[in-house]
Amino acid sequence: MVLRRPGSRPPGHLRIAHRRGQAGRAPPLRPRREGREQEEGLEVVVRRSKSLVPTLREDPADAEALSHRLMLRAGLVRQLAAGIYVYLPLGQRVLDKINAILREEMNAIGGQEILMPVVHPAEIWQQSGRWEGIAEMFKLKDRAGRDLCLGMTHEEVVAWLAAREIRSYRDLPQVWYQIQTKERDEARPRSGVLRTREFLMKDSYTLDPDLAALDKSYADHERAYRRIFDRCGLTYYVVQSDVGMMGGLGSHEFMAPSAAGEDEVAMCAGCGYAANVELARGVPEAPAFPAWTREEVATPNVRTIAEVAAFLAIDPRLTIKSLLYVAKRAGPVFALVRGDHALHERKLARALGEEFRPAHPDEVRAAVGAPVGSVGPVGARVPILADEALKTGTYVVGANREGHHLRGVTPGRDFDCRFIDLHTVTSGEACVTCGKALAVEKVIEIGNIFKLGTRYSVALKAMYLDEAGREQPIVMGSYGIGPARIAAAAIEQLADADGIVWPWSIAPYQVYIVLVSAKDAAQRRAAEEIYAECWRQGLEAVLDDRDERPGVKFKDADLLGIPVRVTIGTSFLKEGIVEVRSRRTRQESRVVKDQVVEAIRAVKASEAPT
RNA sequence: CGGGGCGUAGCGCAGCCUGGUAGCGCGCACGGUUCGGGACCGUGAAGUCGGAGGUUCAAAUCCUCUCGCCCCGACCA
Repeated sequence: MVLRRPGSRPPGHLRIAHRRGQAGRAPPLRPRREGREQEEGLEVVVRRSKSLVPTLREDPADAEALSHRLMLRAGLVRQLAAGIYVYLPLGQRVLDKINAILREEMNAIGGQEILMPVVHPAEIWQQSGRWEGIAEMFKLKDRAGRDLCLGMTHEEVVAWLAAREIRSYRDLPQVWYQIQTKERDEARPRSGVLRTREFLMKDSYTLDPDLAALDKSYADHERAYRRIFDRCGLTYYVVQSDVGMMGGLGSHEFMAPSAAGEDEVAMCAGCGYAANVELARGVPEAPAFPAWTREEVATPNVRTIAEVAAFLAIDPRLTIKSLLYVAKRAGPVFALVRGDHALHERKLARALGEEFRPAHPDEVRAAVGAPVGSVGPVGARVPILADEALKTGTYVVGANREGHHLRGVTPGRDFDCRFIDLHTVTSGEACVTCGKALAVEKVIEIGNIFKLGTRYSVALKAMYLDEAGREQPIVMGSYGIGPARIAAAAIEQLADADGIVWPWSIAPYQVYIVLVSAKDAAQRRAAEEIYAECWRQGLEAVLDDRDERPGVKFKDADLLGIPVRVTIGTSFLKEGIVEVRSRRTRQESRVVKDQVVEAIRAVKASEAPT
């Protein structure tokens, strides 16, 4: 991987990138030759007339999400296949900016950058128990028939490395990180770079002697992540998240609110409670319960909750949805939620502690003797899990007899069940902690932090000797950030009707110089001077020197979202004035040429500090 | 994996129902007029109509299979 650190280089000092670690044949470092060759290199990179910045006038047909459309239109990326993208020069620069921030903040908490392979031997995944059962893993064989896979994450490699290199408590703690490509054969890539099969990830791993030390490493990461996302100009929440079927001791996700998000979080404005909906609990408002006595009612041709409620002329909240699932080991089990609620399958999975699937219609009939539309918990001879919201009240449930329902059923009295949280929280439910109304929002997961514990260290024998000379498993944590998701989330959150609005910190360049008439010698000279001066002053500038009409350049400048636009046109010819304009606020100042850098700095100062 | 949609020039699309010489806009090349918010006129280049098989005198169009892409859902250690 070529590590290019974006930074400010004056003209003539751009673009020397060295490949690391070329097996003893690294070219000798020598002073760079000044002059023509590098001037040309500079021109290729930052002049629109020579650059690969293929902007599109129209929205691409295949792009739905705002960030996807804009990343294509602004010439940041191109799609090679489903969920597989090429990053063009501008997109690559944005990633470089984000990665530079990631490195700074990871280094600040003691992180040591390493680079682990994309191709892994099967053995380490077999040892951790993850070789089988992950549908998203790309697997392959080498020419000798050995099993390999493409790394979807690197816990195994870290544990393998730790097993070899960490021996004593004196070697701990360690924080290792990399910025590396991950490969996951996603069931459904979508929304541009938000969910892809190949993507860059900053993943870090902490090695600690015990849980108390892990807590500190975890807190360090949370602090670093907050700084990273703050610097990238994002709005985000830190929420509790599900540790998943893999176990683990706790985890949080960093979530950027956006309509393009795939996840949902529940937030409480009152006490700050915030959790992924796969975990979030809420107290729904209870309906007024009629004084029913228990009786069977005929409900011919009535199957769904909506039909039941309509047929009996009652509030759907007075019904119970009875869902039969088949657990791998435990077999059939009923899950009950209130009629207006949705069951959250992750919650059920946690309660069951194993995999499950919805029962087939014939299995439903076999278990309770009635078709799907008429099933209910009363008299059913299968274990019953009921949502907590059903602890009180009397309801209408299926009678386990075709075309009939039971009215006046009280969970706990009329059937035995275990009450647990099963329903998907919705906006307006009361916070379990403080009682205020919860808000549910769509979010993009931009980072997560995860207390792993000793699962991988035990499996791969990553042990150390403690002060007493006893062998102990290393306690691990793992922490991820998706740079492309940061870029997409920034676009989603900040773009306006005219295009992208980059935060200063991750913009591919900071200054977009519009040379209104490329044929006018005086304008051109002035634009060139301003451009060179920007680079001398540490401002990364693009010069739009194309022979295009001004409108085309202005439209492109807006679309690309570079924070400051400098226009050299007729005002310069007439009055020696150039215009310096903020992309975000659209405020423009008219200054003489020598004050341009100062005016640009004023725009920067008005942006969010990074 | 279930459901829906779409593959025709670089991009966006029409043509398909009702088979008969492949079109429009943008972009691109050349010439001219323009030149502060995606100009105009003229000329021109560019398409295995996703692929394979079939029906037919004749297939972009009808049939079968197949590949790819998008959207919704499921899944996401």
